[in-house]
Amino acid sequence: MIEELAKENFKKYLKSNDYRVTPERFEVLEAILQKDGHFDADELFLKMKTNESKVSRATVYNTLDLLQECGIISRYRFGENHSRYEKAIGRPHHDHLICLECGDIIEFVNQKLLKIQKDVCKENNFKSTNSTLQIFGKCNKCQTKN
Amino acid sequence: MIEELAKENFKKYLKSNDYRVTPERFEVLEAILQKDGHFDADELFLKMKTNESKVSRATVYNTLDLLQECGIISRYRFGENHSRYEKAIGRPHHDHLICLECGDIIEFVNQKLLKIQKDVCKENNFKSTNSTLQIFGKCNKCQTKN
DNA sequence: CTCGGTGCAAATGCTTTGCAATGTC
DNA sequence: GACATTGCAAAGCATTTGCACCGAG
Repeated sequence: MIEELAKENFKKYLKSNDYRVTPERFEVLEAILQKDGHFDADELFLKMKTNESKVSRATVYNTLDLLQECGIISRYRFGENHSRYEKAIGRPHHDHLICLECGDIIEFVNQKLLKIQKDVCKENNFKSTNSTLQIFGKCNKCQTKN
Repeated sequence: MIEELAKENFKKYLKSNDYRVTPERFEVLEAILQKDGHFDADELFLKMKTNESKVSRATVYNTLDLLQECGIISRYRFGENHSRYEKAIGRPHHDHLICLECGDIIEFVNQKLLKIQKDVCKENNFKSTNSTLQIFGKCNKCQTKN
């Protein structure tokens, strides 16, 4: 089960880096696991608050950093003034088409792309940890709307 | 000459969209044309201020938006809390390797990448206006530093 | 019992906005 | 002249920080 795996991984990550295993951190992770698709920090905080959680905004931000560092979530910047996050565990790498008109985000996977990225890194002697390709434009729906 | 081309393009863009052609907007463009590499809004504003310009921060931001809309500059979000810009006119499309350790940004061009992006857009019936691929990791220098 | 983590509120940093004055069309 | 654009300062928003208290190791 992915949820258990995520919690297990997070615990291991915390311990091996001498971070403390606190209930607040796992409350945040749990809330994320229940979410689908993209979300931002404040959205997550408000959702938790609605669910009676006492976890503060500061802790949500702190935990999002940790979860991103250990690869349980991905952080994106889609040309906005805030970060967006998404579960990364149990999902293959994918990239995004972003509609500038309606804000829709379409995900796609392309193996050739990953191969080329690997080549580019090798050519430049660069050790990649993660990557994001964002294509901005107009989605199918918005093109036919006029 | 690229500078003249940029100014000409900007003027055309403003007129065809019923924006006014103001000296402030061209002061900003001129300051950008003198810059090399990446820069951010405040850096540009301060540079202009040093050069006795009276142009305000608000106008700098406003103008950066317009210049990006008409393709004279590119805007990037390299996982930071602010935008970075770069001249786009007279330069081929390129992408970035970003070192998370020293902050260095390495540019690269790869034609195959662009071809695949085009294919992806076609498959999804998506009309692309621009794109950015960012690969995060550790640069050559930082790998050997230890 | 130590010191990292937490909540809270205040601070920060980038960007946008409100408004009166200015200058383009 | 009309009204978009400007400068300025204040506001806005996402995120971080300072500090006293709490609780994991």
